[in-house]
Amino acid sequence: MARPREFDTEVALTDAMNVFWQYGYDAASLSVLLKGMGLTRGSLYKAFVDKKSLFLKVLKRYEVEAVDPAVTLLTTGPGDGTERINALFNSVAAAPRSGDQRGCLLCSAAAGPSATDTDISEVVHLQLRKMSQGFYVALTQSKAHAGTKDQDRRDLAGLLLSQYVGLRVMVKSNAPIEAIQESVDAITKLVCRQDI
Amino acid sequence: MARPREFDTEVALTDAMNVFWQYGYDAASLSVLLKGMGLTRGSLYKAFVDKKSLFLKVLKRYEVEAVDPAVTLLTTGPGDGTERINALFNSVAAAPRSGDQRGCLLCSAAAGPSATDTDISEVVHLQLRKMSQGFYVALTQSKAHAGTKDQDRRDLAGLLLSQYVGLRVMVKSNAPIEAIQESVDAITKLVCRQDI
DNA sequence: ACAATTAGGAACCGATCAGTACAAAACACG
DNA sequence: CGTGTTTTGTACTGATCGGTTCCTAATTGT
Repeated sequence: MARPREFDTEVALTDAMNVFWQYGYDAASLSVLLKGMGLTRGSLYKAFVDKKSLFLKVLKRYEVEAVDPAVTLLTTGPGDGTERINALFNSVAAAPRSGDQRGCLLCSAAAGPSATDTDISEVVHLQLRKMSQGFYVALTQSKAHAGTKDQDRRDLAGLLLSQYVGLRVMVKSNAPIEAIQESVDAITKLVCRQDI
Repeated sequence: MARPREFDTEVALTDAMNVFWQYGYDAASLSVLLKGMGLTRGSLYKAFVDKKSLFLKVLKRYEVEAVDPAVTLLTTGPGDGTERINALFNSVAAAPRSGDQRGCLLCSAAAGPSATDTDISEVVHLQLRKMSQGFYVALTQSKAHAGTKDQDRRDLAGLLLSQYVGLRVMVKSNAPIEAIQESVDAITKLVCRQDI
């Protein structure tokens, strides 16, 4: 029994995600957010409270749109666990080749000034942990690692996570593609081995 | 033939480095820099031109005080190349245990908004490359890896670099110590193997 | 002692930041 | 048709940003 909203909050949230993804939390100013989301200050504050709340909602959105698919690929994707891990890292190396240098919203949030905010870093680490467990499951479902000690698989999953973070940070920082590819090649060799 | 400077620019530069190290480039505002360096606006701008120039000088300072020692440890440190690599990664894991969550100035600069500045990212990647070559030399001087193909050692050095970046980003983002330690443990196991 | 030169310090600059206040506009319901 | 309720758009807020101006203080060479 009042004036209806003129925009779709889900669409606006996706737009906001893309802005934050490109700029990072701090560098994404209100004005660039408003332009990217196609709405005005009044509407944004009415619908999303404030910038930080918006970002937290965006992080949830990112989880659904980026983290969960990656974890799904790792845990129930096609082929052996090893192949899935390779597929994920190859996609990381492929992104900058096709002009996508945004890196990972999570990883940037983890590295930037926003990391000092406990609310934000809490969500970030929750999602990073999700990734780590995805790696762990993939390793467990890999012929090459199924027989290894459980702790070894856990440690290796941790390595893969920090490797993932490091790579995406380097992508965002415009590192030379060869440097990225070297790491991915090494990961491929590493993850195909039976015994670590 | 004029009034002499009342402060030591080298000391001031070190102070500035510590401020940038803690806050990152963007979050280190002029006022916090001035307080941390113990001087006033006039002095800072007279001696260091502007914020970005100061940061570039700080990056050079960081290279001397942090990067070069790490590379020296890797290339001419005690023990086998393998042990040196382990020593470096153990020191990364040790930092947050003793309350140092600053991470790596380079890695933060690479991940943050300052990465979009080409002058800054150029210097950053130069130093990261230095680190990578340090890893490569250490691998070459390692009994376990001396016999491997040169390209394999290069790739592994790339992996160690992105691993290093990822770990230090995670440290700065206040990741649980166990997650850090897992990765370091995995690196230890990995780097002690002969054949990758 | 004095002129030349530079450092120091504070006031000030326009720009931009996130966030707010409020009036006009648009709809739902009676 | 109103009337009540919510959205929308804009003007505005105070704070802070990096940077500049300019005057004074301090030191040197002569």
